[in-house]
Amino acid sequence: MRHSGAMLSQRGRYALKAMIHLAAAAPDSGPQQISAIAGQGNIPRKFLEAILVDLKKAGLVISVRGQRGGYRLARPATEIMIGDIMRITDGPLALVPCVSKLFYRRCLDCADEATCAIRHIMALVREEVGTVLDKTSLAQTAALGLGSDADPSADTVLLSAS
Amino acid sequence: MRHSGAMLSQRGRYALKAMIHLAAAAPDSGPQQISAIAGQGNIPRKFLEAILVDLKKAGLVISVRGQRGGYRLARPATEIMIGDIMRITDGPLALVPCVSKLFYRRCLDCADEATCAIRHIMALVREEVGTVLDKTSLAQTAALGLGSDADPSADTVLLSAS
DNA sequence: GTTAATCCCTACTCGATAGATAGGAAAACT
DNA sequence: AGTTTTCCTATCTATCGAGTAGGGATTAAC
Repeated sequence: MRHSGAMLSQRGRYALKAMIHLAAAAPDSGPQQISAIAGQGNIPRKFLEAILVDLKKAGLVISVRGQRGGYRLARPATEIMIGDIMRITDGPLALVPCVSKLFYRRCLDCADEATCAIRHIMALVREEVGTVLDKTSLAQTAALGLGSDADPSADTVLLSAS
Repeated sequence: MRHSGAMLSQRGRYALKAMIHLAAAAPDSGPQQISAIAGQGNIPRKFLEAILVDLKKAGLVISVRGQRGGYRLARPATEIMIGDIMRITDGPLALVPCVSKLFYRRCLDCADEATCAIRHIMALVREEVGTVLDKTSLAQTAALGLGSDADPSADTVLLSAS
């Protein structure tokens, strides 16, 4: 009965918002300032600062210091996957560490991984989550917020009502 | 950089272990006792007690009190889905409450759900997770732990290496 | 070179929750 | 009655997420 809800942390939500903001900015405009991002996204400024530092350390964004500084994407938005962002803020996509591809760790009390039923099914889940989050780019995601979801340029992902 | 890992709680892991244990028990054998389940699964006894009570309140298991009492499944293992179990212990499957089918709640700061890019992609994830967890039965899962994964009786789910 | 705007780093608070434990009450069988 | 089991209530502790605070470092502009 423990329905605390949301497994996407507030951190993660803010990070996605910020990245979408950066992706939506005109390509020739300069770096976007923290205050601007925070203001538009209803994000506590100081908190966002810390998140952006993490994204920078991970190589997803580039910072420009000094007057008129700010942040911009390190790569084109078509080459940044949503999974990349979420891993920074929320850790591995896998529900159990023993099926994580990038952060593998044994489960403490697991006698034999090969015969662990939990591991088997969680691997399936991990697989499916990965096919969405690691194959959907930031560009595709940002385009989703434009009202009409009829953007045929994205061939990988098909929308489905929920 | 927050990789605490596992989004499947310990509670959830214990619940799955216990349910698999119950599913694996001989159908004519009596109810399984907490101590037996706890012993075989390396689960703290008192903790497991609380979990089983939750599973009972949710109608997944039936308890028998008194001497030679214990627990048994409320329905055949083929009719209990893994998602049913995980929702009891870990809450909604969705990563954000606004795409949860059974526990829908608005996101606090969401201006317009129709144009929320985060919501769109999280709905896709929710969809994929659901197709695994709500279509894989406890019986199928328990059969996975038998070493050979060649069980053609389960037609819904195909195994894939990870 | 001074200024002003920005990024960056360290530390801290507060509240919630996961995990676990303890003791006993209620029920059912012998 | 007595034993064995589930069941209920309360409690504890450590960790973590979320957010705050303040100042130091860096650089563009003037």
